[in-house]
Amino acid sequence: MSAAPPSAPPPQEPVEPPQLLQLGLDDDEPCLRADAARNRARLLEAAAGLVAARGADAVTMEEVAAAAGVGKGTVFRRFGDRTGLLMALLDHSEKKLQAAFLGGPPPLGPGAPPAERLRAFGRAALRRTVEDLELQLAAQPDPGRRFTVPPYRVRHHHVALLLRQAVPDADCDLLAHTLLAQLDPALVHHLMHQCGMPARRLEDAWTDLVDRITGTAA
Amino acid sequence: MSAAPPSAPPPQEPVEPPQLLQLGLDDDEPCLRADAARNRARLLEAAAGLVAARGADAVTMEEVAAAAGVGKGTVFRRFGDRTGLLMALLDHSEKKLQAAFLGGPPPLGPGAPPAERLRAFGRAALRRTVEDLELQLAAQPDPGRRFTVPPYRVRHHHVALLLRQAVPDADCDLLAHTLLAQLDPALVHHLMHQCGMPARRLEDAWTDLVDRITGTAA
DNA sequence: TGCAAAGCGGACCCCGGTCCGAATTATGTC
DNA sequence: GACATAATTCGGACCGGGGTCCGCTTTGCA
Repeated sequence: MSAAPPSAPPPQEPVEPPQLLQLGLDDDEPCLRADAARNRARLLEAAAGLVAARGADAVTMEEVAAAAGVGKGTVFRRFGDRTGLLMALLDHSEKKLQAAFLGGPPPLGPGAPPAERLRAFGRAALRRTVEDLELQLAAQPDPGRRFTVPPYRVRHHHVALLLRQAVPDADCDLLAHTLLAQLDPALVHHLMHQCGMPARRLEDAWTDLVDRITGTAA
Repeated sequence: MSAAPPSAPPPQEPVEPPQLLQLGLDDDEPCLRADAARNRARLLEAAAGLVAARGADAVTMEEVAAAAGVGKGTVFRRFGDRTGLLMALLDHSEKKLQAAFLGGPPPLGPGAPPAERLRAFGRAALRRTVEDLELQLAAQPDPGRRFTVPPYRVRHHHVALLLRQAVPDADCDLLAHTLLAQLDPALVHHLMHQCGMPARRLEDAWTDLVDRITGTAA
Protein backbone atom coordinates (compact mmCIF):
# COMPACT_ATOMS: atom_id res chain seq x y z
CA MET A 1 0.00 0.00 0.00
CA SER A 2 2.21 2.84 1.21
CA ALA A 3 5.29 0.88 0.25
CA ALA A 4 8.65 2.18 -0.80
CA PRO A 5 9.51 3.03 -4.40
CA PRO A 6 11.12 0.03 -6.07
CA SER A 7 14.75 -0.66 -5.25
CA ALA A 8 15.11 2.31 -2.92
CA PRO A 9 16.26 1.26 0.56
CA PRO A 10 13.63 2.92 2.74
CA PRO A 11 15.70 5.24 4.95
CA GLN A 12 12.69 6.25 6.99
CA GLU A 13 11.10 5.63 10.34
CA PRO A 14 13.51 6.21 13.14
CA VAL A 15 10.66 7.90 15.00
CA GLU A 16 10.93 6.24 18.41
CA PRO A 17 12.44 2.97 19.46
CA PRO A 18 9.54 0.52 19.16
CA GLN A 19 10.01 -0.10 22.89
CA LEU A 20 8.83 -3.60 22.33
CA LEU A 21 7.60 -5.10 25.55
CA GLN A 22 10.38 -3.52 27.52
CA LEU A 23 10.95 -5.60 30.59
CA GLY A 24 14.21 -4.05 31.48
CA LEU A 25 13.09 -0.44 31.74
CA ASP A 26 16.11 1.77 31.25
CA ASP A 27 16.24 5.46 30.54
CA ASP A 28 15.43 6.18 26.93
CA GLU A 29 16.94 6.44 23.45
CA PRO A 30 19.57 3.79 22.68
CA CYS A 31 21.93 5.92 20.61
CA LEU A 32 21.09 9.36 19.31
CA ARG A 33 23.23 12.01 17.82
CA ALA A 34 24.14 14.78 20.24
CA ASP A 35 22.03 17.47 18.63
CA ALA A 36 19.15 15.10 18.14
CA ALA A 37 19.07 14.21 21.81
CA ARG A 38 19.27 17.83 22.78
CA ASN A 39 16.40 18.76 20.51
CA ARG A 40 14.36 15.84 21.71
CA ALA A 41 14.67 17.03 25.28
CA ARG A 42 13.84 20.60 24.33
CA LEU A 43 10.76 19.45 22.44
CA LEU A 44 9.43 17.39 25.31
CA GLU A 45 9.97 20.24 27.71
CA ALA A 46 8.33 22.76 25.44
CA ALA A 47 5.40 20.46 24.75
CA ALA A 48 4.86 19.75 28.42
CA GLY A 49 4.86 23.43 29.18
CA LEU A 50 2.39 24.34 26.47
CA VAL A 51 0.08 21.46 27.29
CA ALA A 52 0.08 22.36 30.95
CA ALA A 53 -0.57 25.99 30.14
CA ARG A 54 -3.30 25.81 27.54
CA GLY A 55 -4.60 22.24 27.41
CA ALA A 56 -3.48 19.46 25.15
CA ASP A 57 -5.68 20.01 22.14
CA ALA A 58 -5.20 23.74 22.00
CA VAL A 59 -1.53 23.20 21.24
CA THR A 60 -0.36 23.02 17.67
CA MET A 61 2.69 21.14 16.48
CA GLU A 62 4.17 24.26 14.97
CA GLU A 63 3.92 26.03 18.30
CA VAL A 64 5.77 23.26 20.03
CA ALA A 65 8.49 23.38 17.42
CA ALA A 66 8.78 27.13 17.73
CA ALA A 67 8.82 27.05 21.52
CA ALA A 68 11.61 24.50 21.38
CA GLY A 69 13.49 26.57 18.84
CA VAL A 70 13.54 23.91 16.16
CA GLY A 71 11.82 23.37 12.82
CA LYS A 72 8.54 21.63 12.33
CA GLY A 73 10.10 18.76 10.45
CA THR A 74 12.25 17.92 13.43
CA VAL A 75 9.20 17.26 15.59
CA PHE A 76 7.71 14.86 13.12
CA ARG A 77 10.94 13.00 12.43
CA ARG A 78 11.47 12.47 16.13
CA PHE A 79 7.96 11.56 17.20
CA GLY A 80 6.28 10.43 14.00
CA ASP A 81 3.06 12.30 14.47
CA ARG A 82 1.05 14.26 16.96
CA THR A 83 -0.02 11.17 18.83
CA GLY A 84 3.58 10.08 19.12
CA LEU A 85 4.59 13.33 20.77
CA LEU A 86 1.70 13.24 23.21
CA MET A 87 2.38 9.63 24.07
CA ALA A 88 6.01 10.47 24.69
CA LEU A 89 4.82 12.94 27.30
CA LEU A 90 2.97 10.13 29.05
CA ASP A 91 5.75 7.64 28.66
CA HIS A 92 7.39 8.23 32.00
CA SER A 93 4.34 7.62 34.15
CA GLU A 94 3.27 4.69 32.01
CA LYS A 95 6.65 3.06 32.49
CA LYS A 96 6.33 3.54 36.22
CA LEU A 97 3.00 1.73 36.19
CA GLN A 98 4.44 -1.04 34.05
CA ALA A 99 7.32 -1.48 36.44
CA ALA A 100 4.89 -1.68 39.32
CA PHE A 101 2.72 -4.45 37.93
CA LEU A 102 5.52 -6.34 36.25
CA GLY A 103 8.03 -6.43 39.04
CA GLY A 104 6.82 -4.39 41.99
CA PRO A 105 5.56 -5.61 45.36
CA PRO A 106 2.23 -7.42 45.73
CA PRO A 107 -0.65 -7.17 45.34
CA LEU A 108 0.16 -5.28 42.12
CA GLY A 109 3.31 -7.21 41.36
CA PRO A 110 4.04 -10.95 41.48
CA GLY A 111 3.26 -12.80 44.65
CA ALA A 112 -0.45 -12.31 45.11
CA PRO A 113 -3.16 -14.56 43.63
CA PRO A 114 -4.11 -13.54 40.08
CA ALA A 115 -7.62 -12.30 40.85
CA GLU A 116 -6.26 -9.99 43.48
CA ARG A 117 -3.53 -8.75 41.18
CA LEU A 118 -6.20 -7.97 38.62
CA ARG A 119 -8.17 -5.93 41.12
CA ALA A 120 -5.05 -4.02 42.10
CA PHE A 121 -4.15 -3.47 38.47
CA GLY A 122 -7.48 -1.85 37.72
CA ARG A 123 -7.27 0.45 40.69
CA ALA A 124 -3.74 1.54 39.82
CA ALA A 125 -4.43 2.03 36.12
CA LEU A 126 -7.62 3.92 36.85
CA ARG A 127 -5.89 6.28 39.22
CA ARG A 128 -3.11 6.94 36.79
CA THR A 129 -5.62 7.62 34.04
CA VAL A 130 -7.56 10.07 36.15
CA GLU A 131 -4.38 11.98 36.97
CA ASP A 132 -4.03 13.49 33.51
CA LEU A 133 -7.15 12.55 31.67
CA GLU A 134 -7.06 15.35 29.12
CA LEU A 135 -3.61 14.44 27.94
CA GLN A 136 -4.47 10.76 27.72
CA LEU A 137 -7.55 11.63 25.71
CA ALA A 138 -5.63 13.82 23.31
CA ALA A 139 -2.94 11.17 22.95
CA GLN A 140 -5.45 8.56 21.83
CA PRO A 141 -4.37 7.22 18.44
CA ASP A 142 -6.85 6.90 15.61
CA PRO A 143 -9.26 3.98 15.92
CA GLY A 144 -7.23 1.73 13.67
CA ARG A 145 -4.20 1.77 15.95
CA ARG A 146 -5.73 1.82 19.42
CA PHE A 147 -4.84 -1.80 20.01
CA THR A 148 -1.45 -1.97 18.37
CA VAL A 149 0.20 0.79 20.32
CA PRO A 150 2.85 -0.52 22.73
CA PRO A 151 1.36 0.57 26.06
CA TYR A 152 -1.92 -1.13 25.25
CA ARG A 153 -0.17 -4.30 24.17
CA VAL A 154 1.78 -4.47 27.40
CA ARG A 155 -1.35 -4.04 29.46
CA HIS A 156 -3.25 -6.55 27.38
CA HIS A 157 -0.49 -9.09 27.65
CA HIS A 158 -0.38 -8.70 31.39
CA VAL A 159 -4.13 -8.93 31.94
CA ALA A 160 -4.45 -11.92 29.63
CA LEU A 161 -1.69 -13.66 31.55
CA LEU A 162 -3.40 -13.15 34.88
CA LEU A 163 -6.72 -14.23 33.41
CA ARG A 164 -5.25 -17.47 32.13
CA GLN A 165 -4.22 -18.29 35.66
CA ALA A 166 -7.54 -17.32 37.16
CA VAL A 167 -9.93 -18.75 34.56
CA PRO A 168 -8.06 -21.27 32.38
CA ASP A 169 -11.22 -22.35 30.56
CA ALA A 170 -12.01 -19.04 28.88
CA ASP A 171 -11.02 -16.99 25.87
CA CYS A 172 -8.64 -14.92 27.93
CA ASP A 173 -7.32 -12.91 25.02
CA LEU A 174 -10.74 -11.51 24.35
CA LEU A 175 -11.69 -11.17 27.99
CA ALA A 176 -8.58 -9.08 28.49
CA HIS A 177 -9.75 -6.64 25.85
CA THR A 178 -13.10 -6.46 27.54
CA LEU A 179 -11.57 -5.71 30.90
CA LEU A 180 -9.26 -3.10 29.46
CA ALA A 181 -12.18 -1.38 27.83
CA GLN A 182 -13.34 -0.25 31.23
CA LEU A 183 -10.07 1.64 31.67
CA ASP A 184 -10.26 3.37 28.31
CA PRO A 185 -9.52 7.07 28.84
CA ALA A 186 -12.39 8.02 26.55
CA LEU A 187 -14.85 6.03 28.62
CA VAL A 188 -13.45 7.29 31.90
CA HIS A 189 -13.74 10.83 30.66
CA HIS A 190 -17.30 10.28 29.51
CA LEU A 191 -18.39 8.75 32.78
CA MET A 192 -16.71 11.24 35.05
CA HIS A 193 -17.02 14.49 33.17
CA GLN A 194 -20.27 13.99 31.27
CA CYS A 195 -22.18 11.67 33.58
CA GLY A 196 -20.69 12.96 36.81
CA MET A 197 -19.70 9.61 38.22
CA PRO A 198 -17.16 9.65 41.05
CA ALA A 199 -13.89 7.81 40.56
CA ARG A 200 -14.83 5.53 43.40
CA ARG A 201 -17.71 4.09 41.44
CA LEU A 202 -15.43 3.20 38.56
CA GLU A 203 -13.09 1.39 40.90
CA ASP A 204 -15.94 -0.52 42.46
CA ALA A 205 -17.29 -1.46 39.07
CA TRP A 206 -13.88 -2.77 38.08
CA THR A 207 -13.67 -4.91 41.18
CA ASP A 208 -17.17 -6.21 40.59
CA LEU A 209 -16.39 -7.01 36.97
CA VAL A 210 -13.25 -8.92 37.90
CA ASP A 211 -15.21 -10.89 40.47
CA ARG A 212 -17.89 -11.79 37.98
CA ILE A 213 -15.47 -12.84 35.31
CA THR A 214 -13.12 -14.82 37.50
CA GLY A 215 -16.07 -16.34 39.32
CA THR A 216 -14.77 -14.98 42.63
CA ALA A 217 -18.29 -14.79 44.05
CA ALA A 218 -18.96 -11.92 46.41
CA MET B 1 -15.47 29.19 23.72
CA SER B 2 -16.88 29.00 20.23
CA ALA B 3 -19.97 30.87 21.35
CA ALA B 4 -22.13 33.20 19.33
CA PRO B 5 -21.40 36.91 19.04
CA PRO B 6 -23.35 38.80 21.72
CA SER B 7 -27.06 39.31 21.12
CA ALA B 8 -27.05 37.45 17.83
CA PRO B 9 -29.56 34.60 17.85
CA PRO B 10 -27.38 31.63 16.87
CA PRO B 11 -28.87 30.53 13.55
CA GLN B 12 -26.63 27.52 13.34
CA GLU B 13 -26.75 23.81 13.73
CA PRO B 14 -29.50 22.31 11.67
CA VAL B 15 -27.08 19.53 10.76
CA GLU B 16 -29.22 16.46 11.35
CA PRO B 17 -32.25 15.97 13.52
CA PRO B 18 -30.81 14.76 16.82
CA GLN B 19 -32.81 11.58 16.24
CA LEU B 20 -33.14 11.34 19.97
CA LEU B 21 -33.84 7.79 20.99
CA GLN B 22 -36.23 7.30 18.16
CA LEU B 23 -38.68 4.63 19.17
CA GLY B 24 -41.09 5.34 16.41
CA LEU B 25 -38.77 4.92 13.46
CA ASP B 26 -40.15 6.85 10.55
CA ASP B 27 -38.49 7.79 7.30
CA ASP B 28 -36.14 10.70 7.76
CA GLU B 29 -36.00 14.48 7.79
CA PRO B 30 -38.97 16.14 9.47
CA CYS B 31 -39.24 19.19 7.22
CA LEU B 32 -36.65 20.18 4.70
CA ARG B 33 -36.83 22.60 1.87
CA ALA B 34 -37.28 20.99 -1.52
CA ASP B 35 -33.82 21.76 -2.83
CA ALA B 36 -32.23 20.81 0.45
CA ALA B 37 -33.89 17.41 0.42
CA ARG B 38 -32.86 16.87 -3.17
CA ASN B 39 -29.25 17.76 -2.42
CA ARG B 40 -29.23 15.57 0.65
CA ALA B 41 -30.32 12.60 -1.40
CA ARG B 42 -27.77 13.34 -4.10
CA LEU B 43 -25.01 13.63 -1.53
CA LEU B 44 -25.84 10.34 0.12
CA GLU B 45 -25.98 8.62 -3.24
CA ALA B 46 -22.70 10.11 -4.37
CA ALA B 47 -21.00 9.31 -1.10
CA ALA B 48 -22.22 5.73 -1.14
CA GLY B 49 -20.93 5.30 -4.66
CA LEU B 50 -17.51 6.73 -3.94
CA VAL B 51 -17.11 4.78 -0.73
CA ALA B 52 -18.09 1.56 -2.44
CA ALA B 53 -15.71 2.27 -5.28
CA ARG B 54 -12.59 3.43 -3.49
CA GLY B 55 -12.97 2.71 0.19
CA ALA B 56 -14.23 5.02 2.88
CA ASP B 57 -11.08 6.83 3.88
CA ALA B 58 -9.85 7.42 0.35
CA VAL B 59 -12.83 9.65 -0.26
CA THR B 60 -12.59 13.36 0.33
CA MET B 61 -15.46 15.62 1.26
CA GLU B 62 -14.78 17.84 -1.72
CA GLU B 63 -15.05 14.87 -4.04
CA VAL B 64 -18.40 13.91 -2.60
CA ALA B 65 -19.63 17.44 -3.04
CA ALA B 66 -18.39 17.56 -6.61
CA ALA B 67 -19.84 14.16 -7.46
CA ALA B 68 -23.19 15.31 -6.11
CA GLY B 69 -22.94 18.56 -8.04
CA VAL B 70 -23.11 20.81 -4.99
CA GLY B 71 -20.71 23.01 -3.07
CA LYS B 72 -18.54 21.88 -0.23
CA GLY B 73 -20.35 24.06 2.26
CA THR B 74 -23.59 22.26 1.55
CA VAL B 75 -22.14 18.96 2.67
CA PHE B 76 -21.01 20.35 5.98
CA ARG B 77 -24.21 22.24 6.68
CA ARG B 78 -26.25 19.13 6.08
CA PHE B 79 -24.12 16.58 7.88
CA GLY B 80 -22.05 18.63 10.27
CA ASP B 81 -18.76 16.95 9.61
CA ARG B 82 -17.17 13.99 7.94
CA THR B 83 -18.30 11.63 10.66
CA GLY B 84 -21.85 12.85 10.28
CA LEU B 85 -21.90 12.04 6.60
CA LEU B 86 -20.45 8.60 7.11
CA MET B 87 -22.87 7.84 9.92
CA ALA B 88 -25.73 8.92 7.72
CA LEU B 89 -24.65 6.25 5.27
CA LEU B 90 -24.96 3.68 8.04
CA ASP B 91 -28.19 5.05 9.37
CA HIS B 92 -30.50 2.77 7.45
CA SER B 93 -29.01 -0.51 8.56
CA GLU B 94 -28.60 0.75 12.11
CA LYS B 95 -32.28 1.64 12.25
CA LYS B 96 -33.15 -1.81 11.04
CA LEU B 97 -31.17 -3.37 13.84
CA GLN B 98 -32.76 -1.03 16.34
CA ALA B 99 -36.20 -1.97 15.13
CA ALA B 100 -35.34 -5.61 15.47
CA PHE B 101 -34.21 -5.50 19.09
CA LEU B 102 -36.73 -2.91 20.19
CA GLY B 103 -39.86 -4.34 18.70
CA GLY B 104 -39.05 -7.37 16.58
CA PRO B 105 -39.75 -11.02 17.29
CA PRO B 106 -37.90 -12.92 20.04
CA PRO B 107 -35.28 -13.79 20.94
CA LEU B 108 -33.98 -10.40 19.75
CA GLY B 109 -37.13 -8.51 20.52
CA PRO B 110 -39.38 -8.55 23.60
CA GLY B 111 -40.69 -11.89 24.78
CA ALA B 112 -37.56 -13.87 25.59
CA PRO B 113 -35.75 -13.86 28.94
CA PRO B 114 -33.24 -11.01 29.22
CA ALA B 115 -30.10 -13.11 29.18
CA GLU B 116 -31.16 -14.73 25.97
CA ARG B 117 -32.07 -11.40 24.43
CA LEU B 118 -28.60 -10.19 25.31
CA ARG B 119 -27.00 -13.15 23.58
CA ALA B 120 -29.11 -12.56 20.50
CA PHE B 121 -28.31 -8.87 20.56
CA GLY B 122 -24.60 -9.50 20.49
CA ARG B 123 -24.85 -11.92 17.60
CA ALA B 124 -26.98 -9.54 15.58
CA ALA B 125 -24.86 -6.47 16.29
CA LEU B 126 -21.68 -8.36 15.56
CA ARG B 127 -22.94 -9.56 12.22
CA ARG B 128 -24.10 -6.14 11.22
CA THR B 129 -20.73 -4.70 12.19
CA VAL B 130 -18.86 -7.26 10.15
CA GLU B 131 -20.94 -6.51 7.08
CA ASP B 132 -19.35 -3.13 6.44
CA LEU B 133 -16.50 -2.89 8.86
CA GLU B 134 -14.45 -0.37 6.93
CA LEU B 135 -17.26 2.12 6.79
CA GLN B 136 -18.03 1.69 10.47
CA LEU B 137 -14.41 2.23 11.27
CA ALA B 138 -14.17 5.36 9.20
CA ALA B 139 -17.39 6.66 10.70
CA GLN B 140 -16.03 6.40 14.24
CA PRO B 141 -16.27 9.81 15.88
CA ASP B 142 -13.32 11.28 17.76
CA PRO B 143 -12.70 9.77 21.19
CA GLY B 144 -14.54 12.49 23.02
CA ARG B 145 -17.86 11.75 21.34
CA ARG B 146 -17.84 7.98 21.00
CA PHE B 147 -20.33 7.57 23.79
CA THR B 148 -22.63 10.50 23.13
CA VAL B 149 -23.50 9.65 19.57
CA PRO B 150 -27.15 8.53 19.22
CA PRO B 151 -26.63 4.98 17.94
CA TYR B 152 -24.35 4.17 20.85
CA ARG B 153 -26.78 5.66 23.34
CA VAL B 154 -29.63 3.58 22.00
CA ARG B 155 -27.59 0.41 22.24
CA HIS B 156 -26.36 1.29 25.70
CA HIS B 157 -29.84 2.07 26.93
CA HIS B 158 -31.10 -1.23 25.62
CA VAL B 159 -28.30 -3.35 27.05
CA ALA B 160 -28.49 -1.62 30.42
CA LEU B 161 -32.21 -2.29 30.52
CA LEU B 162 -31.78 -5.98 29.88
CA LEU B 163 -28.97 -6.17 32.41
CA ARG B 164 -31.11 -4.61 35.10
CA GLN B 165 -33.60 -7.39 34.60
CA ALA B 166 -30.97 -10.11 34.57
CA VAL B 167 -28.67 -8.89 37.34
CA PRO B 168 -30.50 -6.34 39.47
CA ASP B 169 -27.70 -6.13 42.01
CA ALA B 170 -25.03 -4.73 39.74
CA ASP B 171 -23.88 -1.45 38.26
CA CYS B 172 -25.70 -2.13 35.03
CA ASP B 173 -24.89 1.21 33.46
CA LEU B 174 -21.19 0.45 33.59
CA LEU B 175 -21.58 -3.21 32.75
CA ALA B 176 -23.45 -2.19 29.63
CA HIS B 177 -20.46 -0.13 28.48
CA THR B 178 -18.22 -3.09 29.12
CA LEU B 179 -20.37 -5.40 27.07
CA LEU B 180 -20.67 -2.92 24.23
CA ALA B 181 -16.90 -2.58 24.14
CA GLN B 182 -16.71 -6.06 22.72
CA LEU B 183 -18.75 -4.92 19.73
CA ASP B 184 -16.62 -1.85 19.06
CA PRO B 185 -15.84 -1.74 15.34
CA ALA B 186 -12.24 -0.85 16.05
CA LEU B 187 -11.80 -3.91 18.24
CA VAL B 188 -13.60 -6.17 15.82
CA HIS B 189 -11.40 -4.93 13.04
CA HIS B 190 -8.28 -5.47 15.08
CA LEU B 191 -9.21 -8.99 16.07
CA MET B 192 -10.37 -10.13 12.68
CA HIS B 193 -8.01 -8.35 10.32
CA GLN B 194 -4.87 -8.09 12.39
CA CYS B 195 -5.11 -11.14 14.61
CA GLY B 196 -6.95 -13.31 12.13
CA MET B 197 -9.72 -14.39 14.45
CA PRO B 198 -12.82 -15.84 12.81
CA ALA B 199 -16.15 -14.13 13.38
CA ARG B 200 -17.37 -17.24 15.10
CA ARG B 201 -14.90 -16.81 17.91
CA LEU B 202 -16.13 -13.30 18.59
CA GLU B 203 -19.70 -14.54 18.80
CA ASP B 204 -18.71 -17.30 21.18
CA ALA B 205 -16.78 -14.89 23.33
CA TRP B 206 -19.82 -12.63 23.53
CA THR B 207 -22.02 -15.48 24.63
CA ASP B 208 -19.48 -16.54 27.20
CA LEU B 209 -19.16 -13.02 28.51
CA VAL B 210 -22.91 -12.65 28.88
CA ASP B 211 -23.05 -15.93 30.74
CA ARG B 212 -20.32 -14.91 33.12
CA ILE B 213 -21.82 -11.54 33.84
CA THR B 214 -25.41 -12.65 34.25
CA GLY B 215 -24.28 -15.66 36.23
CA THR B 216 -25.94 -17.99 33.74
CA ALA B 217 -23.47 -20.76 34.47
CA ALA B 218 -22.56 -22.97 31.55
C1' DT C 1 -45.90 39.41 -6.72
C1' DG C 2 -43.11 40.75 -2.88
C1' DC C 3 -40.55 39.63 1.13
C1' DA C 4 -38.20 37.10 4.79
C1' DA C 5 -36.07 32.93 5.82
C1' DA C 6 -33.50 29.07 4.45
C1' DG C 7 -30.14 27.24 1.59
C1' DC C 8 -26.13 27.56 -1.47
C1' DG C 9 -21.22 27.54 -2.90
C1' DG C 10 -16.60 28.44 -3.29
C1' DA C 11 -12.95 31.32 -1.49
C1' DC C 12 -10.56 31.04 2.66
C1' DC C 13 -8.15 29.52 6.97
C1' DC C 14 -5.73 26.26 9.76
C1' DC C 15 -3.15 22.51 10.93
C1' DG C 16 -1.07 17.95 10.42
C1' DG C 17 2.18 15.78 7.67
C1' DT C 18 5.89 15.45 3.73
C1' DC C 19 10.14 16.66 1.20
C1' DC C 20 14.62 17.89 -0.07
C1' DG C 21 18.67 20.96 -0.23
C1' DA C 22 21.66 22.78 3.38
C1' DA C 23 24.08 22.17 7.59
C1' DT C 24 25.96 19.33 11.40
C1' DT C 25 27.97 15.42 13.38
C1' DA C 26 30.43 11.06 13.72
C1' DT C 27 34.14 8.17 11.95
C1' DG C 28 38.26 6.51 9.52
C1' DT C 29 42.93 8.09 7.89
C1' DC C 30 47.33 10.20 7.93
C1' DG D 1 45.30 16.42 16.37
C1' DA D 2 43.68 17.87 11.62
C1' DC D 3 41.07 16.62 7.78
C1' DA D 4 38.19 14.25 4.33
C1' DT D 5 34.00 11.86 3.83
C1' DA D 6 29.72 9.56 4.61
C1' DA D 7 25.70 9.42 7.37
C1' DT D 8 22.20 11.94 10.03
C1' DT D 9 19.71 15.63 11.10
C1' DC D 10 17.77 20.15 10.39
C1' DG D 11 14.26 23.39 8.89
C1' DG D 12 10.98 25.71 6.48
C1' DA D 13 8.56 25.76 2.06
C1' DC D 14 4.92 23.07 0.49
C1' DC D 15 0.67 20.16 0.07
C1' DG D 16 -3.87 18.27 0.95
C1' DG D 17 -7.97 18.01 3.24
C1' DG D 18 -11.30 19.24 6.92
C1' DG D 19 -14.09 22.92 8.43
C1' DT D 20 -15.79 28.02 8.33
C1' DC D 21 -17.76 32.30 6.43
C1' DC D 22 -20.54 35.42 4.07
C1' DG D 23 -22.60 37.52 -0.01
C1' DC D 24 -25.82 35.73 -3.31
C1' DT D 25 -29.75 32.73 -4.86
C1' DT D 26 -33.70 29.95 -4.19
C1' DT D 27 -37.86 28.74 -1.88
C1' DG D 28 -42.06 29.09 0.64
C1' DC D 29 -45.71 31.84 2.12
C1' DA D 30 -49.00 35.60 2.29
